[in-house]
This record gives sequence, C-alpha cells and structure tokens, in this order.
Amino acid sequence: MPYFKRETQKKDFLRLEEDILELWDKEKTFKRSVDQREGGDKFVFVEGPPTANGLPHPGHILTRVVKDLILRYKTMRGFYVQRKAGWDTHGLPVEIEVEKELGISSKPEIEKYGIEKFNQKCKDSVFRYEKEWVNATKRVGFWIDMDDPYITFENDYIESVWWSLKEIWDKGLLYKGHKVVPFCPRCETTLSSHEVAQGYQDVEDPSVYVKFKVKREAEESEPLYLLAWTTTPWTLLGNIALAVHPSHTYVKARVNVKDDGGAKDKEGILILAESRLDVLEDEYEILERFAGKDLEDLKYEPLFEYAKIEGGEAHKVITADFVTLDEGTGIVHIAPAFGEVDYEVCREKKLGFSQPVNSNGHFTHDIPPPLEGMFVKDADRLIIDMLTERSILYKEERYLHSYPFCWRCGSPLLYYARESWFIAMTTLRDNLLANNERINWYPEHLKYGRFGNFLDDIEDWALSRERFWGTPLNIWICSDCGQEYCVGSIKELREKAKTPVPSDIDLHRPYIDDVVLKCDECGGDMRRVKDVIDCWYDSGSAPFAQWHYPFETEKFKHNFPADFITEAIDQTRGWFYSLLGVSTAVFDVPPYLNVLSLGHILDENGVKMSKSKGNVVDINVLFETEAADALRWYLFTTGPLTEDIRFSAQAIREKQKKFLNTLWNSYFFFVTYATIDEFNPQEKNMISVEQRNAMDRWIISRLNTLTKDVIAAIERFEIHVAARKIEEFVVNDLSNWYIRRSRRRFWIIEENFDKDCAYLTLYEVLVSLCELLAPFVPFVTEHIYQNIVRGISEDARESVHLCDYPSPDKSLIDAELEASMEFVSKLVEAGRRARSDAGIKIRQPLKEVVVICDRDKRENVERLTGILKEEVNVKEVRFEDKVLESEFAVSEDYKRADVDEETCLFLDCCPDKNLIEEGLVRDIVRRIQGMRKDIDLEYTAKIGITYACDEEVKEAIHNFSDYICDETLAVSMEEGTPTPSSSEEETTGSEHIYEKSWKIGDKAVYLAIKPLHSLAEKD
RNA sequence: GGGCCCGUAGCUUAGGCCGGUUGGAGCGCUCGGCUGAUAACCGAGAGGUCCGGAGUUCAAAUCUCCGCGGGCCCA
Repeated sequence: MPYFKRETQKKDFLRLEEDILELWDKEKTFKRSVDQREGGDKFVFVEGPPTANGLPHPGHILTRVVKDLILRYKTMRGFYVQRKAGWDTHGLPVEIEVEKELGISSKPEIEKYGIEKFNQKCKDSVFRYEKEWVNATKRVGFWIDMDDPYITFENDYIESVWWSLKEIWDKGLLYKGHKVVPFCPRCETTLSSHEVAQGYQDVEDPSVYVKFKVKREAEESEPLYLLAWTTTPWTLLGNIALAVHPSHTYVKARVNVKDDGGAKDKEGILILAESRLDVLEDEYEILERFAGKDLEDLKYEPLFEYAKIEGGEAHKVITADFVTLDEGTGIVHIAPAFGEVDYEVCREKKLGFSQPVNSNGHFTHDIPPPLEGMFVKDADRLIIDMLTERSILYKEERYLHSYPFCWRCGSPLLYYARESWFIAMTTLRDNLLANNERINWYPEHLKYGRFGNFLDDIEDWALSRERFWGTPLNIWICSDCGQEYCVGSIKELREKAKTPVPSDIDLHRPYIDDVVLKCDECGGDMRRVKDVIDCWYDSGSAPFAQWHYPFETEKFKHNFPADFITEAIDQTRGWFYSLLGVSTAVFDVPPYLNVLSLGHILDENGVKMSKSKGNVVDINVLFETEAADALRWYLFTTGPLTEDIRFSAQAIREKQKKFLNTLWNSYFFFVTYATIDEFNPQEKNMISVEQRNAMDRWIISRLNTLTKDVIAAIERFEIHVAARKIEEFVVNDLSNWYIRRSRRRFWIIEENFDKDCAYLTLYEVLVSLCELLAPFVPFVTEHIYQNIVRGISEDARESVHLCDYPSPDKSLIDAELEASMEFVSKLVEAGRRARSDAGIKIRQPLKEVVVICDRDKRENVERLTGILKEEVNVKEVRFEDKVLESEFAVSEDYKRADVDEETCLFLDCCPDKNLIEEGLVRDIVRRIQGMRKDIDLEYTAKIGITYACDEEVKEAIHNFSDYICDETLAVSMEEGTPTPSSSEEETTGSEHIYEKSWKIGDKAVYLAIKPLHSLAEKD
C-alpha cells in the first residue's frame, strides 16, 4: 500500500483552495493556531478598521494579505498573536451615502427626515457589504477573528472613547475655538478634505487691487495707501488686518498719471513690495524703501464700517512669514472668518473676529443693503463697483485658478470659520515627537519625512463635526451658568442625569441629546453640545476601545502597545497619526512600535484605481479565475511592498505558472515516485545527513541558508526579498537542479540506499519548504502538508499552520559546498557553450572535457565531477594546470570555452565510432520515451519494441540493447517491418501497437512499441 | 501651490545608502539544444538616451541642483 495520495499533474488551485477553506472551517484551524500559543510571548497587532459600506478593492486585499503573512509568521514563530477584526462605522462618508439613497442633500432635510430614522439608516448601511468583506477576507486566506470584531458604533466602544476624551479634558487639552473649514453654503455642510479634493475646477475669478487708506495723525496733503490684492472681493467685508512679510523690502511709490481722464483712482502714494512693482500700470516714482517690519502696527481706515468686530483690535498691519512675493502686491488681506491661515494669525496676534456671512453663504443683516442677504459669490461685482465709486480700486483683472466646488451640488465652496472643539495637539508636539522616536517606520524615510514633518508643524485637532452619525461629543453645557462638563462613562451619565437614563440607552443622537444633566455649580439644566466627533478619533482609539478599557482592564493590559500595524501610505496622516495623537494625549506613549506603510495598487497603466475612471479591478471577478495563493505570491514578489504596484492579472497568471506550478510539480514528482516505491519517510529517517551524497547535502545546505535569509528578511519587513529568495530556491535549486539531477536515483526499481537518501532528502526539503512558505501561500502548503505529513503520521500536527516556523540548522550549512556547486554549474554552462559552438548536440557523448583551473578550486570541485560528466555528457573530466592551456588551445580536436577570469575548459570534439553509436542509441531511447509519453503509458509499464533501420543503426542497437531495454523498460527488441500505412513522421495506432517513423540525423528509423502488463507487480 | 516617494529593455524588475571592468535577471521575441515531474529547462542572439538637462569628479544609473511624468498627503 502506498503511503501517500497520488496527485494529478495539472492542479486546479481554485478547487484546492475551496477544499482547504472547508478543512480549516471544519477543524477550526485558525482558532487553534492562536490558542495553542497562549502563554507564549505576545505579538500585538491592531487591525485598522475598514468601513464596510463599500466593496473591498485590490488595495484592501494587499493590506489583508500582508497582515496575514506577518501574523501567521509570528504565530509559527511561537508568539501569541490575537487577531481581532474591527469595523469603522461612523462618519460623513456614511451619511453621504445615506443622503444619496434618500435623495436628500442638506442638514435641514436630514432634520426634517428625522435624526433617529436617519441614524438607523446609517447604522444599517455600514454593514451593507459586510458579507463581501468577510468573503473576500476568507477567500484570500486572511485569518482574523471576524466573529468577535470591535465595532466603533457599539456602546462599549463609545464609552471607552468618552473616557479618553475626559482624560484629555481633565488635562485641559480640550477647548472650544473657531475652525475655518471648507463649507458648502447650499448643503450647509462642512466637507472633508477628501471631498474637497474631488471638486477642484479651474475657474476665472475677479482679482482686485484695493487701496487701504493709512490713518495719519495730521492730515497731510497727499493720501497714503496700502495696496492689497485679493481674488475674493466679498471677503473684504470681513477684513481685519493686512499682512506684510517682515524682512522683504517695501516701497512708497508715487503714481503719476499723465492722462487724468477717469484714472483718478490710481493717484496717490502706494505702499507695496518692491519686487511687485510690476503690478503698477503707470509711471511711478520711488519715495522710500524699507523693510516690511517697519510697517507693523500701522493703522488704516476700514474699507467698510458695517461688521461687528469682537475680541480684539482690527485694521492694522501685521507681519507674517507666509506672505509671498509670487503674486499680488506683497500685502495680504486678512479675513479670519474666511481663511485658515488668516484665522490662525489673528488668533496669534490677538486680533478681533468678524463674521459678516451666515451659514448659508449670504451676508447677514448687519450688512446694510444692497449687500444685505446677498449670496456672497454674487456680491463680487457690486463690491467692485462700490470700491470704484469710492476711488479705492487701483485696478481689476481676471484671474485663472483652481477653486473647489461642492462635488454634490456644484456650489462654490466657501472657507468659513465655524465653532469647533479642539484637542490642543500643538502643546503635545514635543511628546508626539518623543513618542515617534520610539517607533520603527518601514520605509524608514517616513519617520522624519512625511510623518515627522507633519508632526513638526502639527496643528490642533479639530475634533467636532456638526453632523449626526458619529460618536457624540461628551460635553454638556449649563444653559443657565455656562458651566461645561465632560462625561467619562455611562455610570457617570446616569449619576448626573436629571431624569432616569434608559437601561438600554443607545449613546448616539438623538437619544443622547435628550439626556439633561444637573449643573454642579447652579443646579441648572446642562445640555449636550450638538456635535459628534471626527471618526478618525474613533479609529485612533482602537488600541484601548476595542477592549472596552478602562471598564475592562485585563485584555488591554496585555495588548498595548501594538508591536505591529500596517496600512497603505495614505494612512500616514490618517490612522497612523490618529493612533499616535490619541495615545500621546491619553497615555503619552507610542501606541505601536513597528509600522509598515504599503504602497498603493494602481491599474496596469500606473494610474490610481477609482470609481470615476472605471478602472477598479473587481476582486470577485478576479477570484473566479485566479487562485488566492497566486495572487498573494504575485503581491509578495513583485517588488517592495512599500512602493506602488501596477496591478496585472496577466502577471498573476505568470506567477502561478512560474512558481506555484513548479512547486506543485516538485511535490507531484515526489508523490508519484514515492507512491510507486511505497516509500515511507518514517522508516528511513535514521539516515543522517552526513551519510548522504553531495547533491543531497547541497540542497539541505541551501535550504538552511534559505531559511536563515528568509527569517532575516521578514524581520526587516522586506517581504519581497524573502519571497524572491524562496522562489529562486524552488525554481532553480530544487526543481531545476536537485530534482532534475537526481531523477535517475528515483527510477531505480530495487531497494537501494542511495534511493532512500534521495527520497528522504526530497521529503525533508518539501516539508521544510511547506513550513517556510505557509505564511505566504497558506493553501497549497496546507494541501501538500496534509498529504505528505499528516497523511502518514498520527502524531503530526493537524495543519502546517500549527507547526513551528523552521529555524536554520547552522551545522547543515556548508558554504564551501554551495560555492563549489555554483562553480560546477558555471562549468556546465561553459561546456554546453563549447558544444553549441562546435555544433555537437548534447545527446552525443564525448570523450572528455579538460578544465584548466587553480589547484584550490579544483579540490573543491573534484567531488562534483560526476555532475559535470553527466550534464556535459562526457566520459572523463580532467583537471590541468594553467601551463598546459596553450597546448590545448592549438589543438583542433578541442573546443574552448571560458568559465571565468582564471578558468577555461576544452571539450574533446572527436567522438570515436563507439561514442557515435552511443549517441545514436540515446536518440533512439529518447524517441521511445517520447512515444511512451504520447500514449500515456504508466511509468512502470513494460513494453516490447520492434524496429527497422539500416545496418549501421542496427549494429548500434545490438551493441547497446541492454541499455535501451533498461532505459525504456523494454523486455524485448525485435527487428520488424513497418506496417504499410505508416509513413515517415506519421503514426498509426493499431491494436496496442504504437508506431512511428523517425529521422535521426540522416538515418531513417522505424520504431513501434507494444505495452505489456504493468510492472506494478514487480518481477 | 507645498511636502514626501517613485521613474532602469515592449513588460516586471536587480543594482543606488558606500561612484570604479562591458548595467544584471525573468517574461515576451529569433535561432539552436535538452526533456518520462515541470506549458519546464539550457545555450546563443536581438532589444537600454538607466525620464530630460546641468553640475561635482580622473570616473555618475549611483552624489547635488533644476525640470518632466506618475503616486500619496496637505492646500
């Protein structure tokens, strides 16, 4: 009875993978792989939660398989690796999807529809594609616990988030301020940067040069103006200051207008940057030059007197480094209500604030007619006219620039200051930087590059969103005394509430909005601020909120900080930052110690995949034709994971062909012969490596070297280096050299020590290789393992994924042997080159090859000359010293080929009659083997041979008949005559006889084979 | 507009930190060979402005600067 299950040579990997998925399911292999390591060292991983309200795309598949690889590897290395799945469920994108569905697009419409119903819709929608996500995750073999995931909308999760915000609140880092945000006046909605980025268009806007009149103590004859430039005239209603660069040079220039016809506006003394004098259209005279800082605090008259200004000074010159001289006049109009930098600089300089525009983009009632109630973008023309009338418009131009529009309704966006709650990240900058120091970034440049730079210029975190579906901001304000209170738990909420809180309260809006707290100060009613929080804060809280910390402490204690996280590069300022930000604010420690940033998956033309371009690869379609292992291997080997990948289904198929098929065929070769021979590794495992031949020791040495290199590469997260090394090993070393070179050892029929060595070696290599490859290609390795390990041993672990990762055995690494083998293969190459040059095919045996090389090189190679003989097909290999080189070089009998700088070889190119006969016979054997294969004969089937040929060939056949019979499993060889119908190169299949006429060189040879009974019943 | 990354044969890429024979592979192509595990493999050949330009140097794919193209993030 054979010990192994036979296989078919062509494998349907898709079917194989489905079977393996069933096996894992049935045997709960994933759970067991984790559980059996309990008590081992922890390797902590945090899943970056995807949103399941859209379909997973190839990029998600990449991160999933990379996570899987690392986690499987660490598990096999003995670490206890818990893998909790997670779902990101809140946020504006979710709301927008629901709005689309409901056919509405503004906040008032949502309120009219009902927040309760709206949020329920949001909640329902976030798992709309959960099934697809779960399926895709399973299908690629990503082992993660999706039965018990963390979900950011669950009360436990929200409660942990609340706790963390209260920690931040208690540290005094949570404050209320203004934030200038991109805002759609029609939808009355703040847009996320992602949405803004979608809607840029090139448009022409008015660009105006406005003269701000400088206030002066004594009335002088000539008025002095600051010349400022803006492309949004309507924002002039919110002007608070003018900014100049402190160190650039400015001038006072008197403009001389020759022709006074209607050009009165241009007269006067203007202040502007010297390098921007080009903007003046008239002749001028420089009166004075000075640095920008000399202008500081210079007061000017407000353009408009309408707006209320609160909280500080206004209408003076300030200095700021952000002022550039690329365009405009070097004097920048500052309106804190409409620009982020404007707002920041006013806050810094303690200037006032004015908001002349209401939330739907119209001027407020503070602004008198005709501007009152007008939509700001429509007001530009009118404002320009007003300025002209008052002679303070220097000139007007058109200006082409890209400006953002609402991607939903097409309205121009306004940058608009809204009230917002902030986390004071700027005060934590040093802590952020210190914590970043402790993180290993892959690729390294991110640490001080994109991420480090970002931290250097960190801004306060605008936490609140005036929206509906999100974690409610846990701040209550007393309507009587204005006292603010931050609630840190559900328990606290109950204690503080004026009316009983339902036991099953959903912490979302609108329910939470109904909870009124009692003010500690005055006993008044405290109501929650209406905001929800940025969903990035949600996911940034995952390290503790997924364990409901601190309300439950045990799990968190052992799972923080994370040893490893990985996501794509776009998360640098996304999740990678929100994790660090939250953790630094709450715990002041880094939340992860190693972070691997992956490149993006681009389409085959190198362009980003996006819905609008229609170039997104549908992974469901992909999985109908491509095996998960092939896809994984493609992703792992194609290049550094930290760089973008051009996605190509064609390349996946090539990977399957090159790697998976070769791996499979190596395995197939083994089981095929091991089955025939009923080889059982358990009976032979006492043969030590030292007892085996050089080829066996070589492949074992290579395997151990490989193991060492693979582990080192994975530890550096150089996945492609590890995978490529394995691929080289499988394709070159194992398949194309070891197995090809060792084939004959497996063909021997009798019991034989050398054959046992070969079997055992190949078996051991395959088993180790399976273990080594298991994290990369979990399906096919499992299949192989099930057959060749678990299939023969009750004691074996039930899955390759329950095994330990191989560790290199240094005592089995023989660097000298590996080097020698490399040298031999170079000799073989050179030998073949010499044959090719001489026009002698390899099947023709030759007398000898003479290798001219150094003594020490020779010593290492001499033990491997058998290989050289066979590969080059010569009877002898001779080594000679350099001094004899010239002797061979002049001989016409020898063909020369260079091996390396110091080594060359000479091939004897004069076969004698005997050798020529042997060559002929080898050709015949080759034809017969081909014929056996043609008719799919069993490997062991015996045949009878009939032949017809000329005398010369006949003599060769006679002389080598034993050889022919041995090679082709023939029991008889008889002369015969071709059947009349069989002409040259044409075959006839009469009963059990297969015949064919051949041309070998210039000889015509007729061959017929007749299968006899199978050899399975051995003689 | 700013920051970071990438650009090597038709395609996928090695090399780049640390400059030094003629820039290596694989797929594909042409020719020849080999083959009872492998739609595999081996040998030879065609195919390169190493994105472009400038600089440093005895010497640049490699270092520096300026562009161009792609990607990401921020405006």
